[in-house]
Amino acid sequence: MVSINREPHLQHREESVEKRLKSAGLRPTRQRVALASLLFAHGDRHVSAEELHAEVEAEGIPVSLATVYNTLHQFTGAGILRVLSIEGNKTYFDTNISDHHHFFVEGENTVMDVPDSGVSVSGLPRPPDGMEIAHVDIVIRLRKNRNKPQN
Amino acid sequence: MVSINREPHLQHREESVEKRLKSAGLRPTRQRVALASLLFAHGDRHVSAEELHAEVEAEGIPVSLATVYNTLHQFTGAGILRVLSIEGNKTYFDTNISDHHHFFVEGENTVMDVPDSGVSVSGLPRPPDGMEIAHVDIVIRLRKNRNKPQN
DNA sequence: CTGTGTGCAAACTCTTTGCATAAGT
DNA sequence: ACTTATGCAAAGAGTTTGCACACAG
Repeated sequence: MVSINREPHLQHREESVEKRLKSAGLRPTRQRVALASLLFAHGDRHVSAEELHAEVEAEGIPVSLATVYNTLHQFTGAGILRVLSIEGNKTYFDTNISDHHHFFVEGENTVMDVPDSGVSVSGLPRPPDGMEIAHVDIVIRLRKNRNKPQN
Repeated sequence: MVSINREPHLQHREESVEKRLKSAGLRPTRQRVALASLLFAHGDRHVSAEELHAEVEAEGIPVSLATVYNTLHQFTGAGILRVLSIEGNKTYFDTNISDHHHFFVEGENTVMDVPDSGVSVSGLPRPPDGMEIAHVDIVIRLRKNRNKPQN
């Protein structure tokens, strides 16, 4: 592959990304490396397929939208990405796999991570027979204060 | 309006439904009454627009799908219905407005109410400035037990 | 009557799919 | 070389919208 990277530090990043993809059983193609770099370089992110597609194109790496969708689902299947449980007809992916929770701003329909989770849930019911709990998602829905200052 | 109801108890149900709609500021049209009856008669429900449309048609009341969508959103705006916070490209509505939580079965993509909530959350973070917590949604994601019997 | 609600069909957004071509090992 | 991934364009779901007609008050 021809060297497309302009910035040396990208080299390192992409090398480790390649390893990560390989250990997930995914061939480190140019597209997948580019997408994974964007996803995992800047810390935790919430992205839609369209947003990620725009970003990767902006870097000058042509990737079709269909490939972005495919790739995001492959990453999800490989366990290095997660689908956000929020309403709306758009699918958002979360690069943070660990247990953590989200703010959802009503109206704006934006998602933010809950800073750190001292958050804990108690009194969880037993799951129905034959089922086990895979994960507990907590979404804290926020609305703009109605002219009441925070005390 | 011609009497469409075959069963007397439906009469009562629909009368109270009419009041409910009026107090929500919605004119109790035939379609809205039919939809509200289906939604609120059988206890708590999780429905998509398509499902509700199928049900109302099955009762012999012709309602267009567009009207079902409009009506569901009107009900939501009026506060007698809620949108479920779950992933997926389909919108589900919940007739249970009060605080309660959900099981989500992975793979099947079905939603169930958590029986009763002894569930409580602690350690909630302060919302960002200018924001207040509107609601906390908890989704307990379930997966089928991998051949391990429940102990 | 007057204004609001409804139906229909078309438009729109997001997402998936099929198949020929390209790239990775 | 052989296999898997990608791109494209088309199809598919779910949802919204515009406008003429119908209905409730």
